[in-house]
Amino acid sequence: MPALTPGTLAELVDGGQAFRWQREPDDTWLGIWAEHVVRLRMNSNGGLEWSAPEALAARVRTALPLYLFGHDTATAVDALPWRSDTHLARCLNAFSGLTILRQPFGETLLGFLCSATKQIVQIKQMIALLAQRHGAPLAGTNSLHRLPTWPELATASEIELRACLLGFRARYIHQTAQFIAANPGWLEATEAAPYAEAKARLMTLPGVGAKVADCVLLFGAGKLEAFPVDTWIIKAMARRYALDEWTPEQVAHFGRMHFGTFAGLAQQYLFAYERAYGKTVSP
DNA sequence: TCCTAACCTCT
DNA sequence: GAGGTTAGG
Repeated sequence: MPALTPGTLAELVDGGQAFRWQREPDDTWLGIWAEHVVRLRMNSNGGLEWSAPEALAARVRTALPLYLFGHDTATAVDALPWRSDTHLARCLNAFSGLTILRQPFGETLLGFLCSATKQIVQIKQMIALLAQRHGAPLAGTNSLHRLPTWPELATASEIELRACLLGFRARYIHQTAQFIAANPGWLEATEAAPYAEAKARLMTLPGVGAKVADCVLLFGAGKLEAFPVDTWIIKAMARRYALDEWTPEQVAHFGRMHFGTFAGLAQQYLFAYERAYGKTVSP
């Protein structure tokens, strides 16, 4: 697996793409997706080492490379306009090796339905409670749980969901779970659909606007053309591309035009750079 | 089109 | 007191 710096590894698993990774006291990362549990560590050569509970190790061995490095990032990065865009080149250099995770679709939808007006730590707390209270325990672990599937979520009341600190998001998740339960195959067909159609389908769900839909498709369906526009990207594009006063919709259009087929990958680098270095820079 | 409320925890 | 948004007036 590719060499990463500890900082880029942290950005990859805990930079807002996924919400089920935690840094352990020994500086390893413990992560859960679907029924997989893994511990990641950087060795002294900058290589990535992993371990998993014995009962899960065989499946993790196959699933981990697809989850972390399922995209041909080198090809995608080379296709970005870094030769003519000095800010993009700076971001690519600062987070070399950063990529887009390939997460389970349903879990990604759940995570980003929790994300509205929340910071990463708070989203992780909601997701942890949903797993602990509504997800099945994972064999061979010390009381770790998988996330509930959408059919499982459909059996929870809105009151129970609200108890997981979801606030107004509880209603969105409850209604989405009811819809998915009533429409078998809808989620799978949405994941398989082309980008524009998949986005339109997702946006019919309560609590899913353009930004959430783009995050779900980028991080949970491998659609690298999706270009989510959140407050960080609004700030980054205003500062670095002089797009002050542009609406999110206009910024999204610019992003797709300027960065092209792999706009979502560019977005992740811009996002990481702005979070790391943009806080104290004058506008 | 624009503005506000929706919830609840942590800063 | 506002936080990586959405829906409805």
